[in-house]
This record gives sequence, structure tokens and C-alpha cells, in this order.
Amino acid sequence: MTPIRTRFAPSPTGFLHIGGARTALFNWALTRRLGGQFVLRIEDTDLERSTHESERAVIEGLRWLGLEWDEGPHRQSEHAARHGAVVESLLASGAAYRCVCTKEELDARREADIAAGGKGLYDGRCRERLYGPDCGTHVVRLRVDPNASLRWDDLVFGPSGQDASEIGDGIIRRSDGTPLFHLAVVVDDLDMKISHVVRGADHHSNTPFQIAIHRALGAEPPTYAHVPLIVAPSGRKLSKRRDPVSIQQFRADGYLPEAMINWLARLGWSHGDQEIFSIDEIVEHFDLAHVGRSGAQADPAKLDWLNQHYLKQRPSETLFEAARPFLEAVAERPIERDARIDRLLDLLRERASRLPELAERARFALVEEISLDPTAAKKHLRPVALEPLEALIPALEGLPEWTEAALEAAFEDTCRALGDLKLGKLAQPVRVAVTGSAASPGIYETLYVTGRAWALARLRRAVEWIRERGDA
RNA sequence: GUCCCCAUCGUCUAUCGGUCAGGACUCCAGCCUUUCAAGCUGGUGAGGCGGGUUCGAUUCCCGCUGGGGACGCCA
Repeated sequence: MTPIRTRFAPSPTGFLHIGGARTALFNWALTRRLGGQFVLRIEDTDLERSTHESERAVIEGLRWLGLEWDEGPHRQSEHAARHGAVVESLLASGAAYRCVCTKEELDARREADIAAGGKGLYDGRCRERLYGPDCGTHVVRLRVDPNASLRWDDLVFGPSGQDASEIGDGIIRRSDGTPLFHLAVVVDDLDMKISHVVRGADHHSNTPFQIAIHRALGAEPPTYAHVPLIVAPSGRKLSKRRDPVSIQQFRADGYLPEAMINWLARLGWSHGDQEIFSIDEIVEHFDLAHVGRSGAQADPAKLDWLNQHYLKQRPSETLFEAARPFLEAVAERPIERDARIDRLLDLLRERASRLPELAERARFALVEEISLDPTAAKKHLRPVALEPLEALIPALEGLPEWTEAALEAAFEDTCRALGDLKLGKLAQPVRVAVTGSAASPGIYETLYVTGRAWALARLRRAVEWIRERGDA
């Protein structure tokens, strides 16, 4: 079996969005499993809207996700001469013809046709006129045999396509001489020997025309697989404005690439009941036959769950690397990895689903000045907590070493000394005093990662705070 | 308007004629517990409608409805 060749062909007119990322993932996974080459091709035919910035964003996004390509990035614009030559040859062979109808005329005739019950396709007015190169402003249309059957067996949708009479003679070259997307795609796929075209289902209806171009070129179309679109939580089409779609935005929001990959993989594809997939497992099992045919809504809650799952999975070292920028944003200073930070991350990784949330929960151990949550303070920093706190402080001051085990022993001793005080009666006031919040990791762990100096200072401050407030 | 496609819990999905229609996320409850989580256990919750085919349809066929996509000198 000859190795397959696939491609991901984004247009650099925005950022890499989740639909594109998933298409890239499917192409990549298919290629890796079957063995072959995965080509990256930037479809910048539309010079007006293409920018280097978004091209870079697409590339960075793919790299971040770990979807490495074997060839490219090619730029479609670099093949302009080749596209032009192909159009000329099509013209020479009579497979294409020049059309001098203006946009206005076309619009008017289309409307009239629809009003008369027609399909609104190009009426073929210039089809037999055989205009030469000197006919003035013109476009080039493909002469599509109306009796042709433009069908293919889609690897996802099965038998697909329609009769040529439904599509009409499409344009393949603009009046300014530049090629259209359909022509460029076909020529590039041919030149790059792409064997499998895996792309969004929004191209499903475009495929017949592209097959017609292939045939005009005397070439066999590649194998096609169209993957259903990802739709917004609203159920509608993804909107770049309203919906969170940009990969870099997800990255900035603290999602891990492996979580994104897993989430995207399961949007439309399944492997029995399995939900958790490492990237290697996706490569091992990915199969177009198990890609569904209906659109899928991107569910942020599922992503959060997956993200926490991978947060819990990560080795300390890479967890720190991923969390670092977020921790530094909270601390407003550089953070180096050490045993205390590792412990902090271990405690927080099961309490947060995203990195910004994790960093925020780490605040008490990262910055010296904390603020008390009013509700928590009012509930737990009351006069009744005074005695326990004042008993605990010297016990902590006298600890030979600041370890979780030592802290636990100190708490137990203190409770015992206070007549078997319930641990909660001591732990909650301490928690609020030290973290400012009523919610934090276990109290010994919390104190350990806070450090002795900060912890004691906050405990003393809490005592003063209670005294000043009295019984209020 | 024309053409194409899709249709299982709120969401992502399993099922390739016979299942109490399974799993996951979410939500709810209980357990655990120094708080919050995590974890464990349990629960709510689905085959759009109408016809066929069949001994038997979620599954196959047709229609309807609903949704999406494409009809561009965008990609």
C-alpha cells in the first residue's frame, strides 16, 4: 500500500480556530496511523484578506497542539504561475472558456431565473462564443458537461455528489487574472500528490465542482472525507465574535494542549466508550469510519473536566512549566520551581480546572499581602477563635521544623490542650487567617506551603483583627 | 428559492434488526471530611413526527418537521 498524503490547508484570514484545529488533528492522526506525509499548505489565494500575522498564529497554534507537519508550509500564492498555466491549458483544450458577463448582468439574470422558477445557475451565455484573449475584461469558466455525474464515495458521508446540471459552469479565474480557490486547490492537491482530502463539511457541496476540474485536467480526484462542522453552544454556526474559538485564546485561558486535543478528538469521533485519549492513543485508534455525520456542539464544561484530568496527570516539572506564567501573573514576580512550589501545585491541581484558577488559588502562598474575604472572616474570625489561635501561635513558633507532620502534631497538641477542641474549630479560623478564604487545601499543607514567616504574621494579625472588632 | 447533508439523555457519543438503549460531561443526592476540592456510590435524563418493510425497529425505506451547509470574480 502506498503511503497516504494528506494536507491541512487553512486560509490565513483569522486565527486558528477549533474547527480548523480539529480538521488538522484528524488529518494528522490519520496520516500518523497509516504512515504517510502530512502537508501544511497556507491558502492565501485571497491576498486581500490574508495576513502574515494570522499565518503565524495558525502555525503557532498547530505547534502548540503538537500537530507537526512533514512538509511545508507551502503557500498557495507561490504557485500562481502554475495555476495560470493550468488555466491556459484548459482554455487551449476547450475545457474552459472566457466569459465577459459582468457581475451586474449576472446578478440580474440570476434573479430573473430564480423568479421564473429556475435554479439561478450561470446561463451559459458565453459558453459557445469562444472569446479570445483580447475580448477585454473577462473571467474564465470551466465548461462543465451538464450530463456528467459528479459523485464520489466520501469516507465519512458515504455516497455523495450530484449531477453536473445542478452546479453550472463555475469560474476558475478572476477578471484580474488570479485563480480561484477551487482551481488552486485542485491543482495544488494534484501537484502535491495529495491522496486523501480530509476537510470541513462546508466543502461537501463544493466537491462536485472540484471533481469536475480534476476531470477536465484528466486526473483522478483524491479520496475525500468531510468532517461535520463544530457548532456553537447556542446550536448555531460558530461565530468568531461571540464564541470562544481561537486556539490561542484557549491557551491564554489556561487550557493544556493535551486537553484540547482530547476534547477536539471526541468532538465527532469516537472509539467505543473511551473518553480519555492520549495523543498516542488517538493515533493508534483514529479511524474515519467512526467519525459521525452530524454537527457537534463544543461543550466547554467537558473541556474543563478534561483539563483538570490532565492537570492531575502532568509530571510536576511540566505542570510547573505550564503554570508558571499564570503563577507569575498573580505573584507579579518571577517564580522558580522548588519543593514548596511543587507541593503547592500538587495540592491545587485537583482543585482547579484551569491554570488561571489554579494560580488564583495559589495566591496566599505567592504574595505576602492577602486580603480577607469579608464573609469568611465574619464567620470564622470571631472572639471564640481567639483562645485557640493564641494557643496555636506559640506552638507553631516553637516547631523545630516547618513540616506537614510537625504541623499536624502541633494542631493535635493544641486541640488536646484546649480540652479536646474539635479540629474544625481551630482549623477554620487558621485557614481564614492564613489564606483569607474559607476554602483551601488541608490546613497542614496550607501552612506548609505558606511558609512559617508569613503564616505566623497572618495569625498574629488575625488575633489583632478579632480584638479590634470585638464581638461585632 | 435551488441543491446537498444531518437527526439517540441539556451536551459529546455507543449501538452496525432482538440491549432493562450503554458510557462520559453537566446537574442533584449520599458517603468521605478540618474547609474547598478530589474520590467513591446512587439518581434525574434520549431514539422529533407519521407511514411502511419485518416475527421484531433507534437501527432499513419513504414523507414531514426541525437543524446545518452550499449556491461569490471568499476560502
